[in-house]
Amino acid sequence: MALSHTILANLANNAVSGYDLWKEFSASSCNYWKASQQQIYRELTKLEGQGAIAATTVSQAGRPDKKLYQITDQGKKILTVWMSKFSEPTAIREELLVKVLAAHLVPPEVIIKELKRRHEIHLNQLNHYKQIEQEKMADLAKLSLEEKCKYLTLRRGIRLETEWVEWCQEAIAIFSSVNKSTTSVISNQ
Amino acid sequence: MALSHTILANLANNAVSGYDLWKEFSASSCNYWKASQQQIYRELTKLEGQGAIAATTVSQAGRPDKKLYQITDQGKKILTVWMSKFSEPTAIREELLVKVLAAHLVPPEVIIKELKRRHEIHLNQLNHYKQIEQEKMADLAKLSLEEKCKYLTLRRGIRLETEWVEWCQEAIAIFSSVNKSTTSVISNQ
DNA sequence: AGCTACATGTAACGAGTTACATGATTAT
DNA sequence: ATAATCATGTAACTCGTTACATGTAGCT
Repeated sequence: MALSHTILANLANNAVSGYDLWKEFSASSCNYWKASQQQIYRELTKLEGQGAIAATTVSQAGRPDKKLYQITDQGKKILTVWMSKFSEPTAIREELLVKVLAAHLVPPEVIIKELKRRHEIHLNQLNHYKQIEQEKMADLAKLSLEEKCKYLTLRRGIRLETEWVEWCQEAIAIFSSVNKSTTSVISNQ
Repeated sequence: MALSHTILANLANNAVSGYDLWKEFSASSCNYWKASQQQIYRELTKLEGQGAIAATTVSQAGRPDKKLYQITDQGKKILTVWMSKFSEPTAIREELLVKVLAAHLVPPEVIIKELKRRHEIHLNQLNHYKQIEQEKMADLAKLSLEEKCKYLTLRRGIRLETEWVEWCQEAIAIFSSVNKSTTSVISNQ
């Protein structure tokens, strides 16, 4: 449902190709939606069929042709109508939490190893976001409205990663203090 | 992929029915996985076919029969092997962030209304989690390992909802200070 | 010669959603 | 009466993932 709207939101200002969209959604600074290249092309075909977007094929020197998509008036209407409706919070489906929930079945080292790896991943992502914040969004008052919108999604990313980093530390501390003999199953590794 | 493991994790200690699992995954205190009743029944059938779980039909006075599922040795192995592998962070797909990203297209009231509603939702969820924490997990040192695992998933929920509440406030403040004339599209409502 | 980036697509499958279907008991 | 809870299921559909397919240009 919402991938189509995410694409429309990205087309609101610039005409872009499927490839451009894929780059945007794959960028490590994209913290609002994730989609694969295949999904994007499928969705673009669908949106074009619905008349929400229109394509122009552009020939390029020394590169394959590309289809530049533009949002239509109908597409803009679809987007703004959707924006005025309520969204429910995303359903949580987090493998790491399932593993922590069942961590009593394995020796603490198994889950600690995983938690340390995730701690590093989230710390790196956090530093990446903070760098973007400092480089491009240091002075909030000077940002245009569009840039303020982008800034807010970045702020959400920063908050999310901060929480992951702190939670991983909290979890590692708890599992580190567990007496190994209390785990109910011996490692199967 | 991971719904099956989430079910196995829940079966690790108790024999439960599909209905019980649905209640668990639908409970407002479940902050690790979400699944519909239909998905659960489908997954249980599959897991039984694979020999990871085994069913016993139980007759009940004045109620429909129910199938109690138990994890098998093979199921335990599937679960612990999965637990020793790495999990990537969940892909972010958050409608509210897409709306905020495109918020410059609509009058600020539209997005502020949505943000206020979400603020309330997350505040309620946060208070619910905090209540559980105080009632059941006040003394961390006294908890069993299993309870500590559950406690950690609750802590993640508390952190997540805290961030949402604070971020909503931050976003509302920014959109409230926006001069209405700077929005590029007039409301279509 | 081999790798990465650019650029678009088909096909099959797995995961998640929505609608429909059945039927008993308990509470209002 | 009628709604909620208990309890399990089928069918159709959409969304997301993985594998496969094709071809050019530029860099090392």
